[in-house]
Amino acid sequence: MRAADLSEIRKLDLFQSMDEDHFAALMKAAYFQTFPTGMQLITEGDMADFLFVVVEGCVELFAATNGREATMAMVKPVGTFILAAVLKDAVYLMSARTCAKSRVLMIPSQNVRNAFVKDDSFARAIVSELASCYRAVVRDNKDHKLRTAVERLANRLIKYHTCQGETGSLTLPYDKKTLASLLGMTPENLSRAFGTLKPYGVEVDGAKVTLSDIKSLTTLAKPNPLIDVRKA
Amino acid sequence: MRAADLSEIRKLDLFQSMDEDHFAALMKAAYFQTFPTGMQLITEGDMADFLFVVVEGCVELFAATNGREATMAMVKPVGTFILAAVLKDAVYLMSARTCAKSRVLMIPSQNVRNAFVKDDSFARAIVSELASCYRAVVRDNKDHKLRTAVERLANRLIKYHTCQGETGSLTLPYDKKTLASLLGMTPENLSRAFGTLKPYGVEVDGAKVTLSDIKSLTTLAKPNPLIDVRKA
DNA sequence: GTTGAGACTTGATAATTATCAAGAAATGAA
DNA sequence: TTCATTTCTTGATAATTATCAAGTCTCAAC
Repeated sequence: MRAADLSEIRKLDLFQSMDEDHFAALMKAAYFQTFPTGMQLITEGDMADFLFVVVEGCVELFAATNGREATMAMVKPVGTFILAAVLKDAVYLMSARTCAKSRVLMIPSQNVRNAFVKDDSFARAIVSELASCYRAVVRDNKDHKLRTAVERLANRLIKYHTCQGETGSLTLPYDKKTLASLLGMTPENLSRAFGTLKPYGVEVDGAKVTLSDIKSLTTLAKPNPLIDVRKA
Repeated sequence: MRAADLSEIRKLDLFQSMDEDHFAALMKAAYFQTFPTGMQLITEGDMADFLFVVVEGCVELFAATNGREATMAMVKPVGTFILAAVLKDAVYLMSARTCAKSRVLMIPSQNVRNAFVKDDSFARAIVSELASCYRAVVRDNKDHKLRTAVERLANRLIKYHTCQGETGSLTLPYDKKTLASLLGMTPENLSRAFGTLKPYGVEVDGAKVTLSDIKSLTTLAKPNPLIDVRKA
């Protein structure tokens, strides 16, 4: 494992305050791997063997039942996923696949649980991380229960625009198919939603989106800090 | 505070392994109150002043934006709510109101955080509780993203039927308006969904529902352990 | 009982979203 | 480059869900 990666991981809130020895032990037990695009890393229903940390690339969490499939979340560097399943020693509720060439750290879940027992500081960091994850999912739930598809898209565009520096334009971080699923709609419906937003100054060209009338878009979207934001 | 209530609360996973002194201190700082039906206990956006424990009755967690409102979850005895907001010292993401005369324990959030720092065992119990809450919300998300309204209702009926002893009939635990919102639909749509399920042996009479053809209902519902179950 | 409020249902209609089908544009491999 | 695959878009249509408007029913207060 590269020293640079190690220090990157160490900087994660989850590991930052951990005892040096415990951290070293955890990393020693871990595997570092690079996966190509489209590789399925875990399957929902399987026992949680590893905690994952995305160091480079991008991972899509998704779920399926009865022939349908939905994207649940995207994990970008440096982020963890499947923490709750690991802690509960339970099965994964979501599957994961890479949506870009990705370098991923895999920590055996038993080691995570051991460290959790031994290291109080780690245990507390986990609480903070879990609470954040919980709140993120609640926000997501609110987004879906309280908004139409067009509103969800409008708010998402505003969010990307804000995160990317409010320059009047933004780049969609995923292909439209994935974005559609993430927003809980079909690709066809996403296309049409972009069409609906045209009168609000939304111009789409591939992954590039320009917002020429943010005021009217905001009036339509009605962003809500209890759904959309969080620091960044 | 009644001794019976205290021991009931103590039995909660969250408090069970806690140090006796810490538990006593926490309870001493807490308020025990009885609220009538329909009382709003917290409002989303407010700072998380208290952790709540429902000892008797029933509490509805809901969220609203832009004139719309949705039920997010129901909390029954003995259950806690708003734990994540308390731990993060952040604003509530959901509002709460009683949907029955309810006795509720209110623990000042600062005391919860203090106990969390002082008591390792409590900190670990919180992780377990949070992880469970997280997984519950993920299940809920999957339910909504992967199923139609009729399927959600069918699975919910099967769940209630199972929880209530598989006698061929069940009692809806909430009024239909609330159930509709919990399932993410309008009351009118719930009525029609019940109508749609009639050919599958679902007969409704007020809050009483009889399932005369569970096999065919199950075929329609396609329950999935990664969405529906959890122990009870 | 009578009355009134709220819960629930039903019908008619509209809005939203999904599905199916086809074509255009972009992408990548040979 | 060329071909093939995939992504994206658009149109037509269908399914799902919501809204509006009565009307029925229940239940509790008077």
